[in-house]
Amino acid sequence: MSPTNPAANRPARTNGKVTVIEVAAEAGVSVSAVSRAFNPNGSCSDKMRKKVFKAAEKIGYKPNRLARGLKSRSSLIGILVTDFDNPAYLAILSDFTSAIQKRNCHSLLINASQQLNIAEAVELVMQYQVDGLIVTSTTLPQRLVEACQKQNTPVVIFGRRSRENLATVVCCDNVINGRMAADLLLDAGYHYPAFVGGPIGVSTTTDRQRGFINRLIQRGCDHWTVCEGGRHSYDAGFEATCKLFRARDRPDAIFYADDIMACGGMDAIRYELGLRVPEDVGIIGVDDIRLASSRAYNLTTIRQPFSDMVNTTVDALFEHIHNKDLPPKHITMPCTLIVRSSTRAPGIGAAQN
Amino acid sequence: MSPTNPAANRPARTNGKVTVIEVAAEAGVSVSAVSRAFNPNGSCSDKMRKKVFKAAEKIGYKPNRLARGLKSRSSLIGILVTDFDNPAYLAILSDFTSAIQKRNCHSLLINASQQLNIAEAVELVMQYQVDGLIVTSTTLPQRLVEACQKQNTPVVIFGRRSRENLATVVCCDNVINGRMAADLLLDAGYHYPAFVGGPIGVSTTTDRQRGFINRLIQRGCDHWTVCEGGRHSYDAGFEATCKLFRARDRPDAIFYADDIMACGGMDAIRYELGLRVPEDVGIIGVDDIRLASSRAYNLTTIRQPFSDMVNTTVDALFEHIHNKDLPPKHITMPCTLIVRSSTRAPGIGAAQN
DNA sequence: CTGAAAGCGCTTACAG
DNA sequence: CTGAAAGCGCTTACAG
Repeated sequence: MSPTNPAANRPARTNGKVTVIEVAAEAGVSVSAVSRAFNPNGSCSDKMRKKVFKAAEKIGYKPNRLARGLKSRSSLIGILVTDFDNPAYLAILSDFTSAIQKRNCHSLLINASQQLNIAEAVELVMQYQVDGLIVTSTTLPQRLVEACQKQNTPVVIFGRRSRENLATVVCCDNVINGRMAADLLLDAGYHYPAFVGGPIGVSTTTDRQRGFINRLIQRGCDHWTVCEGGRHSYDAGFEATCKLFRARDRPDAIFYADDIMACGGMDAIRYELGLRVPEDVGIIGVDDIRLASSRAYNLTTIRQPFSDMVNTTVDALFEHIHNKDLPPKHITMPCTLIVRSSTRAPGIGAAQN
Repeated sequence: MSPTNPAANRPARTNGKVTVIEVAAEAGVSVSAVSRAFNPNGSCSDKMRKKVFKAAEKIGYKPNRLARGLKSRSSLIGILVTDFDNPAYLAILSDFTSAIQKRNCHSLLINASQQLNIAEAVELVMQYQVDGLIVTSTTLPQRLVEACQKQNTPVVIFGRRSRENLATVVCCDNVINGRMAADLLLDAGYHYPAFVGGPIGVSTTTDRQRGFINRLIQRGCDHWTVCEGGRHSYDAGFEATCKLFRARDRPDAIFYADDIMACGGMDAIRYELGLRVPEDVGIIGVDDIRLASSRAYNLTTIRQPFSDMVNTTVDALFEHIHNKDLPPKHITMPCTLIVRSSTRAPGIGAAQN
């Protein structure tokens, strides 16, 4: 009961919770020693560490990460998600959480798709003192990037280019992707290509459209049309496609801003419009989601290397966390054309005409 | 610079961080008052609250949730996920994060699908002092439920029944679901039904199988077969189906443990085996994922009311958080049969025979 | 309703 | 390498 021995008073006050103080008492060392033993780069002899671990084990000590985060890092990484429509994001989330956990950190998942605007979402995540922030499926206004930087919290944008250039970005070159799609369709002998976009104003859609249309024009194809899907969803693809075919100038090939829209579009073409894919209409998407390689769709697409992109994003984020002076950088990942049966074979198609 | 005024010393020590101390100084009140003003049920006059908020606003104060969590609640809810194969989980995650955020809490997403076993995952989440834990796509061994309860952390299991009965559970009656599937297939005139299961030993799969087979036998149908898919994935469904049709006794109807397996199975039947759905083979799944209602699959299925289940789960969890003495309960949600075109119409099918 | 003080459980300079 | 002490930013009895 002596007031100079805090451990002696513990049980009464803390309701049986086991803290560093109890471990220190059990091991007969100081509290600082316990802390250092649990910290990989705390200076601490092997002998001490062993002694502390043994005591901790014996009395069932588990560190409180909240308390640790108060002076040290929180080990929390914020993941901002605005798009829960695109099925690709399930695998992406799986990869992100997995990669973050491998680094002994954990994921605070913030859903900014509905009630929350992006500014509120960022503010919330900052209140948890996250060590870093990953922004997916959207970009971050410059003032928010700055707000994070002011609090010393690195930000990496995943899958979207940021015009302002001041945060680190990991994405693909979607202008090139659009160009690839244009080349493939023209090479296959299609003459009236259309583009179906996703959410308005998003860099991925804009870039893909730009690359696509520019290339068509460059190769002398003027009969193109464009239609806004508005969302990354099956229904959006389906409806945009119907709209496209209600117009006077019907397309004979469609480049969709992503695979799930392309699947919706393919279903519209086959089951709503009664046309054949790829004979009457050629279809190409972007992403190579799991469904794209299903036998039902077997979709020609441009594969984004999501798994690599996730690892690169997490690597970059942790580099920034460990070195706050690192300047932001833009990392562009290469995409691959995956030709399946939703487009005519280039040789054959070209020969037909 | 007087040492009796902590705020005066602040800037030098805290690198410009704005804390309750700065707000108190700015507002000319005590730190306790600031704390109470920011706490919805802190006793605090309107006038005081207004004064504090104004000062906080002025100097850009944002509460530190980690520090708050040290004495009070963390506002963190753990979400354990073991299954990232089933596309239904993207919408489920979206709903969970959204419902949790509506309660001014946030989601710590733990991926226990790979490196991490479920015990490690639970331990980690506890280190963050989560206010509650949601366990999806798996159940929790009794000793882990107890470990959480010992730390006063309520647990709700989503979508899986727990034999041991000691945690709150929100799920569907999958025995009934199996029975519904059996009735539908028999009523439609199929004679050789098969069941394709998901991961081994999981309650959902077991219950569905049990209800299905029991009902078949009860109605005098003895020619059934069973095949293990092993995972909730398209490929698992595809391969299990091929295996089923390589056997001597080919089925003429298949009940899949979930929709994504059913889609894989349907593709196998149509594109690999060259059979017609629903004429040659009838197919029924469970979940009613987005893809089930696509024109390509148009799958008959048993809809789980995921959105309601999520809300019920979060409601139950917060009830437990606010009332620690509430006994665990089992909440069973009703499922709905959605008849589409992957099964013959009951009347017609029955008439045929 | 308000304030002064102790405390949440850990980390981190600072000495030795 | 180790220990004593101050501190992280907030909350919560305890008085008034």
